Amino acid sequence: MELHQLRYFVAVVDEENFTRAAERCLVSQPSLSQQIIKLEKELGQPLLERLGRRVQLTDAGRLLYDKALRVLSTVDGVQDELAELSGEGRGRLAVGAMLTAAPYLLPKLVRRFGRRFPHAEIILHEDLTEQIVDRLMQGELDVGILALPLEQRPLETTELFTEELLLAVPKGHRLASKKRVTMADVAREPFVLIDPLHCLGQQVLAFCLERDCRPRVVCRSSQILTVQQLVGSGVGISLLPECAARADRTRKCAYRSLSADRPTRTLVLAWREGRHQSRVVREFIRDAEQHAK
Amino acid sequence: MELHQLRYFVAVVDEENFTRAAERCLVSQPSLSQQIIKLEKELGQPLLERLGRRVQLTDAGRLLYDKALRVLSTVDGVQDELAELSGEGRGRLAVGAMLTAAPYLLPKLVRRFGRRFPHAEIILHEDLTEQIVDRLMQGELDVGILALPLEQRPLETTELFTEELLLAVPKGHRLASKKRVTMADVAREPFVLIDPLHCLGQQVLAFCLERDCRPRVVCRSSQILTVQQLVGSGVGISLLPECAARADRTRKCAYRSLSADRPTRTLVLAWREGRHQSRVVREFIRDAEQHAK
DNA sequence: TCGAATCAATAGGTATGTCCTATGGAGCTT
DNA sequence: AAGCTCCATAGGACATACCTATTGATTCGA
Repeated sequence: MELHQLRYFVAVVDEENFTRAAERCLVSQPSLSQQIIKLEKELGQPLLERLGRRVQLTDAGRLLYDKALRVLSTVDGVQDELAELSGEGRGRLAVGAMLTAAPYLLPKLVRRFGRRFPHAEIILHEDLTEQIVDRLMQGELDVGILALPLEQRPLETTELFTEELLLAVPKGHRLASKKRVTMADVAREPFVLIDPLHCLGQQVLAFCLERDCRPRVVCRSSQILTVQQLVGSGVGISLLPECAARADRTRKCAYRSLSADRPTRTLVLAWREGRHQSRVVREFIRDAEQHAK
Repeated sequence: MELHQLRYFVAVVDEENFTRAAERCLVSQPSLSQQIIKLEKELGQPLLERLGRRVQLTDAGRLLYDKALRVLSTVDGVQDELAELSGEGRGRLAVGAMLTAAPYLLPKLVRRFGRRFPHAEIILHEDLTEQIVDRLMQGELDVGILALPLEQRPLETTELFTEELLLAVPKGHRLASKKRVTMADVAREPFVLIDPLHCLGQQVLAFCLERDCRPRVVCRSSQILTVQQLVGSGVGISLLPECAARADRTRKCAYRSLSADRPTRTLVLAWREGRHQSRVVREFIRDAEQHAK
């Protein structure tokens, strides 16, 4: 019997539903199912009756539920008290992330963090780079997830990782299998551009122009997901970051590296210079440095 | 924060000593140290002052200790109640093992089992095969760890694994590096025999005689460890099971397979035919089947 | 009554984390 | 000063909790 199993169990009872319970616990539904099953096996009897649409406690389940509540509240209580005692409070963390990075980094980081500090309050803010920077300066946000280069502001940064920008083409497109693909090839194709409101859009444009390649922009979109759909349906090709390629579930796009002189973007954590950081913030930064990629 | 961490912590406080606490928890001292350190890190402050010879609680530690006791007793309590409810009692398990297998299998199995069922009572009995069988028949033991073949008695068995009997020679001995080693080679060397009181000794003798090889027995011993020491100091060579070879810490023996027709022994779990098995016994058997090797 | 939708369980693979052994280094004891 | 005792660190093995993808069962709506 483990504490996380008790948490899962209580969540299922409260939500009367495995799927919602899993969301509440920040794990996948199968993971939660597995742990409940394991708990039942260990205790030698079912805790829940699965009645199709809803879920009901068995006698054993009722017994466990009461104790589990008590155990969890004791554990949570002592964590709060200890946090109090060390003078750190329970912890609040406000993270900002630019829109073209947020969906690919935040889920994992927040999940990890939520598990380590179940009582910390996490506030997420997705926005354009400049707004994030503004809020960092105003102290509304503790840290931001941004891309280099950053405008000149008193920010401290730590690098997360550098990723390549890959050429996204429709599956089966001739560029998908061509041996060498250069910016000259790119210039000949219709191009779907991330809106240069986003720093990613600016970076892509800058990269092209530096190489005297003026892409034939047939369409611009402000969301990566939309770009992927457009590329997938043959509207044009585009340049997208690796993390977006990994997360692509459309199955209609192929991704490949350019043959030389590959474009990249570097993601960093940034915070206002000299800002005091509570323990949870420091821990979040440390954790992100190690596990962002 | 995890339950096992709380158990370790409480054990350290009770024993005032990491090493003893580790023994009580059936884990190694470094494992326990690690978990305590991890717990302190997560809570953001030390729980114990290490004062060389003894260990003292910090304020935070005192706070946690009280709560931990409460949490653990609640958890243990509910496990007992649930066991009660399913009508299985808390569980008692009496395991017998023949002397030439016990030290190599029991520690791991008992450790695993002790973790899964911290409240089950485990009784160990090491003895010669026949005594184990007698006690199984009399119902004093729930299961026995024995080797095939078994005398004709109403026993049910399940196979654990088959292991080779390896030739044990002093390090640097010419047989250690000879390409092919046969029973003819063995017959030429002085031989240290496990006392045929043990079924292992009988098996070794039988194996030799079946191949018309009469070993020159210079010495017989009733303990594998002693045999290893004797072989290591050059008294003679011997045939020993793989598990004993793996556990050999003398560093003075070399082990190798015979070139053909290799001798083996097969270890099994055995219990009296038709004997009712409580849940802990069934679980022990299942666990042993999977993790004995 | 059939098709769609919802939901839990299963399968397969990855990675995190706990455990082990071996070793180091600090503080007592003799 | 040498030897003990004891906790921490290092490195590698194994177990297990996690994920995605998929199946199978049930319920709901048409």
